Amino acid sequence: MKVAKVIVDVPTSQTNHTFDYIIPADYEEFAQKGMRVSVPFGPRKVMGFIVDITNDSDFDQLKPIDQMMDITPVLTEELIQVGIWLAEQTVSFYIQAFQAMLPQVLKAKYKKEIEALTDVELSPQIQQLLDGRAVMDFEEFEQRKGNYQALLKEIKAGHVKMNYKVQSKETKKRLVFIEPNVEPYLIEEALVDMKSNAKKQRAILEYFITHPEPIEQRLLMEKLNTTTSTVKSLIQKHLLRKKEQLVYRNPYDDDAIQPTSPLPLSTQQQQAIEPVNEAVDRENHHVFLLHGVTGSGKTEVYLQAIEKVLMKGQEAIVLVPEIALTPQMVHRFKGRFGSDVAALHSALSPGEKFDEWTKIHNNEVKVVVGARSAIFAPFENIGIIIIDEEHETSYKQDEQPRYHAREVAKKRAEFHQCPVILGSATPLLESYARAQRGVYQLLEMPERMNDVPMPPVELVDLRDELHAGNRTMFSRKLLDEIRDRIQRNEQIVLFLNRRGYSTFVMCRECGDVMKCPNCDIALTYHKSHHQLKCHYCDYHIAMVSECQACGSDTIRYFGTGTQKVEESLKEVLPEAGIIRMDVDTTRRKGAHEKLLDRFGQKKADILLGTQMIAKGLDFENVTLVGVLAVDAMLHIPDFRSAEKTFQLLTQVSGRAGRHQLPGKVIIQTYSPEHYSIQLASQYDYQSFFQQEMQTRKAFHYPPYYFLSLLTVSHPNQVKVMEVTKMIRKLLGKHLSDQATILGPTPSPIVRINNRYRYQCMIKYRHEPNQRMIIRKILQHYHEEIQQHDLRIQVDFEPYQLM
DNA sequence: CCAAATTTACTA
DNA sequence: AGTAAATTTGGT
Repeated sequence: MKVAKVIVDVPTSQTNHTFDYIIPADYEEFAQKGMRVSVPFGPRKVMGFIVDITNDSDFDQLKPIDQMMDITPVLTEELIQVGIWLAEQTVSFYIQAFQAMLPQVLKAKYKKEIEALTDVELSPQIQQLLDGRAVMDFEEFEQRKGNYQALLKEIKAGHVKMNYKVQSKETKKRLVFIEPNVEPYLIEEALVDMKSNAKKQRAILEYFITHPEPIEQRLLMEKLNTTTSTVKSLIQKHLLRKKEQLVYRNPYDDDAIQPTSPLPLSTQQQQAIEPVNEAVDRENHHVFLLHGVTGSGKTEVYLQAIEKVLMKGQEAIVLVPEIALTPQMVHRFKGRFGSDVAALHSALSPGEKFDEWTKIHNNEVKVVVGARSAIFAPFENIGIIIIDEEHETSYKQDEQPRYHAREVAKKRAEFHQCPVILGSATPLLESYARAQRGVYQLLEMPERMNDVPMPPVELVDLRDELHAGNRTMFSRKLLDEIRDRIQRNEQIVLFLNRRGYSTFVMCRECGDVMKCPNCDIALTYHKSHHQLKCHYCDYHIAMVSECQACGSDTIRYFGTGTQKVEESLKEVLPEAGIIRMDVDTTRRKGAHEKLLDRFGQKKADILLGTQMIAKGLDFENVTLVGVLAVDAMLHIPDFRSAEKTFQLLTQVSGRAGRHQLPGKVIIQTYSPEHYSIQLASQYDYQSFFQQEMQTRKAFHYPPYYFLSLLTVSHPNQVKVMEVTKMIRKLLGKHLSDQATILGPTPSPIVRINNRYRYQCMIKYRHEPNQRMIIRKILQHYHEEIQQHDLRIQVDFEPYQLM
């Protein structure tokens, strides 16, 4: 007898273990680890993953697997192990880890239906409700206000039964082709017999006489300007027939991509790639930190390292931050490796994601370029893993399982015995520190390609502007330079750092700030809909004209939004053409690219935007980059704020003067003396690293200490404080003396969606038992979590301290 | 004393 | 999570 060990799709701590099921004799041959199954679980059926197959079980009342949901495993044995490891590392449930590794559409969909077993003895009200049908969706039954008690009685009496169904959501895209169903001469005969008023039908038949090969129905209709019904009637006459073909949804126009060939490497690129190639050859799972300034040609190094891996018959994973994963980026890889590339990112529809995943699953591609979750690409012979812009926060998932793609990459690289490259112009402090200690191997590329120097950075002290009576958000210097570029027909990128800023609404009479009733945060004014919105829940109201507290009409907006900047820019520079890029103007699909295209075609002088324009922009005509105010980011209560500011400024500066024309960067700030701004303006990563390390050491922050963040939330503030206090006590009792526990402190946003939030932070260097202790604490509160709406969130090495 | 509401136990 | 069984509640 074969027994499958199954992780079921029920995310609770009581079911976070395998359940044994008999593999029915018919399935015994082909049931494998990593397949999805539907299994009976209590009175219903649920989806599950087979994680192991054994010959017997300690349990003696086994039920058989209901159904296999896959014909080939969706998880490799390696990925099953990675999933188990991931769940343990992040204190998540196994099922959550497995779900996170697969495309959305492979999640189960559950359906209940009622089936009448007899049509006589049913109670009148049920009979009437079923309307003579033998089966009905339970959802429909509820919609029709069916009596559940009466239904239960019928089920007990055995007249009706409830069917539980597990379905997979995946779909395949099919194209419908039309082709002749008979010999050509028969079509000609039919044409003769065809009534003369059937013009459209005639046209179609005539078409097939000259073009007997199959044609896509959509195309045929387009060509002959007809509709499906005409085609249908010809099919009914058996003259034509339908043929369906499975195709991949293709979000990229592959034909439009220009193939490229390897470029000659510069000396520094050569020096960087050599140790990587050696690691590929020797199958070493070394981690390389490629520290290369913007424009040093990191991508070419990646491309050629991958080429080597492909020649060995192995596969490559390339991770790119979500915002940098533009079509241009994908084109670069497709240009070099053609149809060997799959791309996975959030702009794809669920169906498109599934198709890209299927290509990997079917071994039809060798390279995957994608955002965070692409680290789980089901390759079986990985030769290299590359993480570009490794310092980016988007590599950390901010929901369960809270994993960091870098850690998964290292885990997989160890299994596959292959190198990992972490690439960045501004490596995360943790990474650079590891490189210095020799944990990672450091590869430096300090020079830009073609000797283009980094553009000079000028700091403008906004306090001086204020003293000089300039109350606008543009310094005189910046305006001069902008005018100069417009006159020379060159382009400008203006960057507004939104983080930390918001456009809140305040009454000037009584100082009342409009707040969200559910969350402890000010409402943000959105001009496009003339609404006040909460960024943490979906609360929104129409903009008010009077103060809610005192009734005065002296309501004013504070803060700086891109819309407001655009307006005042238009006032000072009426002649300038401006393209604004923010959440509002880029919401529609493809809008992002369209705006950038327009800017690239010089249809505007100024590109004004938020975070999203800091990455990957490369326009040869941009010679001036302005940062309007960087201070908000500096003052975010986060120990990484200096580092984030440094990264951002370096990133933004790299957008100017990338080609022939020399560039310039102007940074407006109220604190020009701050070291992260000073050192960023000098492009001095080394000094920044040294200085920031001292701060981190002094305040016991990473990389000197590890952090873990526990956030407790509940509708009742007293309850939250009590629980958090208790958790702190428990942690203090069980963790070692070296660990520091901070808290309970209210989270930066104390209330979200009517839930109060308090947190505890653990700073430690070595706590091997930490996860076990936290698991025990979670177990201790298990009951309250399940029944009393208590939530305890655990985040190891958090990126967001919110 | 019964039925409804709430809590608890369990899924192989 | 979702269900059935067990226990408490609360109204007569």
